[in-house]
Amino acid sequence: MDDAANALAGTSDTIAGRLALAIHEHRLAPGTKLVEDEVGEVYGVSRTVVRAALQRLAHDRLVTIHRNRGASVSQPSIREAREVFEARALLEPRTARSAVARITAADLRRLAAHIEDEHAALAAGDAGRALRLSGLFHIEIARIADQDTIFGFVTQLVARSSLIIALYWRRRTALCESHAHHALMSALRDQDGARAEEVMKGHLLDLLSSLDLRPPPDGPKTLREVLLP
Amino acid sequence: MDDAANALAGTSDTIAGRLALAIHEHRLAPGTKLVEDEVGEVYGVSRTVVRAALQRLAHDRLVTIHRNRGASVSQPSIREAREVFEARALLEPRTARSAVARITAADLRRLAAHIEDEHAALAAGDAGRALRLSGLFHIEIARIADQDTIFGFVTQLVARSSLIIALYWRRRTALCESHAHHALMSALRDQDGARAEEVMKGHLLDLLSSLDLRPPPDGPKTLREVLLP
DNA sequence: ATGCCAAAAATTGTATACAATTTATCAGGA
DNA sequence: TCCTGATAAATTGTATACAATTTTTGGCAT
Repeated sequence: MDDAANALAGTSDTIAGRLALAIHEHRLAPGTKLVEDEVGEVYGVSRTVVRAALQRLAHDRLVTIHRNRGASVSQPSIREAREVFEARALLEPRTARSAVARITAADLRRLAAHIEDEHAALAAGDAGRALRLSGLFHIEIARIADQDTIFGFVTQLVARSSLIIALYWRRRTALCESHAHHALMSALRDQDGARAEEVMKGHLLDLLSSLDLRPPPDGPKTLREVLLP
Repeated sequence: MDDAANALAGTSDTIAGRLALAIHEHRLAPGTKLVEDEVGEVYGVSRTVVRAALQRLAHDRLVTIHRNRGASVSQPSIREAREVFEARALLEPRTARSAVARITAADLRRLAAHIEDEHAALAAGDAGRALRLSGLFHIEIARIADQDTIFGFVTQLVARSSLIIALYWRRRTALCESHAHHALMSALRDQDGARAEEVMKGHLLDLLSSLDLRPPPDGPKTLREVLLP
């Protein structure tokens, strides 16, 4: 596993990881300004280390930095939203198929536990945690496929998807995706690569089509925001 | 176009970009230690900005940072080399097909000029420049496809490929790839998406198979290098 | 010579200081 | 009231200082 991806997945052992976790769980909303001094005070570190964390997150597109203007949680455009899911649809189905060839009993147990946790979080009404776990499920499959490079891409795309969902997921389609994850599990358990690939592709298309990509996301934008970037 | 990718492509308007350019052109060999003070003195800036540049390049895998040990130009493993080209084979053929749908006359002119430059560099014996131009050709096609997300991935992969070639390209297969680039051009000009996709896939497989991935890359490694990471 | 340990040098990690730039505030005039 | 512009406050960009860590050096015993 990949240190670059760890922070994206939201490990809480680094500033970037903690910020990523907060973004994943939708505690930090898209657009939120991230002032270096404030973040530094919260975590008890100097601007130096906060800056490094923000630049890292910016490189992964979770945060947007404008020169001399500071950082804020990214607000993916409609176009970007579409692209991210298109890229996922290109990478993840094939990755799921690759995972079949390498998956172990331990992996299957971990995935099952994962789905359990997801259910538990949903039952407890903790949508933020459920969403993050749902993303981790995809990341876990990419990890099993054992291709670091593509694993890194998928991790980044899943992280960005969390932001996209925060912005564009209006109609709360019930049952979310637990069904798809179950179907994926079963294909993996049966070592059925073709089915895993197909299920994953369908799942991602479902996700994309459950987004409300038409209207401008939200709120009254500043004129500056509209004209400058 | 993408600011993240610009530095990888080697624009010389930033420290990261200059370092990336040097890596692309094989002036900085894999394994070269990059001491913050030295780099800073060369470019006339303080460690602060050098650090940021190194972290940026590390995130793109052109540079490897070990905590408290500093940064050096990455030495992709054999496995990583294979993965990078596999990822490219997954992304770029489809990208070439997408490019067909959007390509303009101006794009075709630019690509043609690009191939010209490549030839000129080769004729002048400037292999470093030729190599970089060859990479830029692929990046240009991804740019034409007009999918920022995938464009970013391809840019990163091409940059890493440059390192891989530096390490593993022993047998100097003549004519390199100019032929493939010509074939690609002609498919694009004819608006033949299927052919573009096929040519690209073949081209990448050729590249991979022209690498000498068997033996340990080079030189007497320190015991520490072998055991610690 | 060779191996080992302590001291010195070099290098990175983090905090702070100051300069440059942007953003907010507010007085004055149309 | 609403604009305008100057001034002050806030914030980022960069350099420097110091602490923590690693690497090198040089004796000293084997």
